[in-house]
Amino acid sequence: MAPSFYGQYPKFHVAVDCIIFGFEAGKLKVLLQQRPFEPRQGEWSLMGGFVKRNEDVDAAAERVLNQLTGLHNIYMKQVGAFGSVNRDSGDRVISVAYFALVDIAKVNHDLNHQHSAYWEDIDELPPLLFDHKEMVEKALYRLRTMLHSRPIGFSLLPPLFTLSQLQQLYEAILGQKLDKRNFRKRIGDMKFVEKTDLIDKVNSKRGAALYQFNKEVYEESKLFKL
Amino acid sequence: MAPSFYGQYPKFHVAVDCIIFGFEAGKLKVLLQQRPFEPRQGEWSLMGGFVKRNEDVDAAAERVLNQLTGLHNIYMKQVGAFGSVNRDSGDRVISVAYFALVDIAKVNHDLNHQHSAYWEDIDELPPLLFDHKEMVEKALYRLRTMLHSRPIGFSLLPPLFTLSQLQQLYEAILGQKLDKRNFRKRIGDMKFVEKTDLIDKVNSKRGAALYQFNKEVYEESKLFKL
DNA sequence: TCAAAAGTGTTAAGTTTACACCCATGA
DNA sequence: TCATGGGTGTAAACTTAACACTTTTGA
Repeated sequence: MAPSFYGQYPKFHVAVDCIIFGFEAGKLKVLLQQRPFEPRQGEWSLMGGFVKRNEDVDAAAERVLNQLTGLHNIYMKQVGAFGSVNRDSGDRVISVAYFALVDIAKVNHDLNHQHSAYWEDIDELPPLLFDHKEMVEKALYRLRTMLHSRPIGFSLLPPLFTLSQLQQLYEAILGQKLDKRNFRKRIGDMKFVEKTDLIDKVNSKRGAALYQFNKEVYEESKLFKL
Repeated sequence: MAPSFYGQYPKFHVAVDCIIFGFEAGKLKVLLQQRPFEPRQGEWSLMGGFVKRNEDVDAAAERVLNQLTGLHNIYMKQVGAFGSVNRDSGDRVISVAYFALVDIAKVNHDLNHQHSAYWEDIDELPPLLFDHKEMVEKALYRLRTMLHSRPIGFSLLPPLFTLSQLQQLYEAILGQKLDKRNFRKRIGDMKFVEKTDLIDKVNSKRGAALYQFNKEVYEESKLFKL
């Protein structure tokens, strides 16, 4: 049997869908777009796109993320494949979902607007197209789980942040309040969260120390636990 | 734009590959087959198959598992999609990997032999086709992680088992020795691991109490932690 | 002067780990 | 009778959780 043996089997459209998380004003947000084409044009959906012929599926996800945000080299993880026969009412499409963590301040707002994309609060999502709600839920679950064992939250923050911002971020992702002193104690144990001598005076009168995430120090220590 | 708008985009072969775990003689095993067709016929690989036109991807995985083992209603979870352009040397194929946990005693050995499939020790796997090693590693990682929060190990055991067997199973999956008294203390806290009045005399002279997993009790308590 | 966010330690409760001997039986 | 696997409890180390007040400063 030659390679063409595969030829007897059916082929499918394969798409990627991106769950793009951001953090703003103490809230975890997802970037949603109004679907630009039929069927179900105008409904809220994740940003997606079809995989190209000579493109890795991972690369397709990066391309779609870039098209909508202008960003490169973003933290992305696959959530999984969604392959029910009737999940897309247009035609059979198997979709692979990815989630991305971005610093909202760095995204290109013009691109967002060109794609009718807006940041929506994770707690107040509108009804979503097809199985996109399920994708978001699975992505959020993965994000929460990983947050306990990997320092991924920093991808959602600007390079410099206060401990209060960091705590708010954790609270927003985990959906629960955390004790301030216990939180700071644990962050204090993480050598890769470095205090700078800069002070943020925007969010408080007194001023708060600005911290930064040091990836190199993390790679060495690999010590993490929240 | 009509549904046929999708038509301009390329289509791909989509396959499923199954990482079928079993437990025998104190070892965690994976069911591997010698690939039955070209290219690379005869190489060790996971059991896989192409998704059919009107078949959910999950259903394809169940079908493939059933073809090889004769089993239905088996614990299966998706591991993820593998979509590199050149992952399959035959043609472009996007594959979705699933892992399954089976009771080796229940699998149909004739079917295994018909497919040239054999149980291989997880610690002594031969070189595998394409990216199948990566699939197995990811599946094992998921299995290990889930083992800490869900009572999935029981799917690998017969309905009645001794605590020593259960401990060996956990040790085999986690790849580390566990303390016997601490292990039994923790299992003792799980109301859904029920002691029966049956005694196993096969594995020891003295005889060991046989236990069973009670799914209903678990569903109520949802209490688990190893 | 006061409202608002920053910053800081201690103690009790709970969890995890380490550890060693006797028991019952079949060969 | 002895080799084999079955079965059992306690104490120390560590981790987590609960908790409240003082500081700084801009409005």
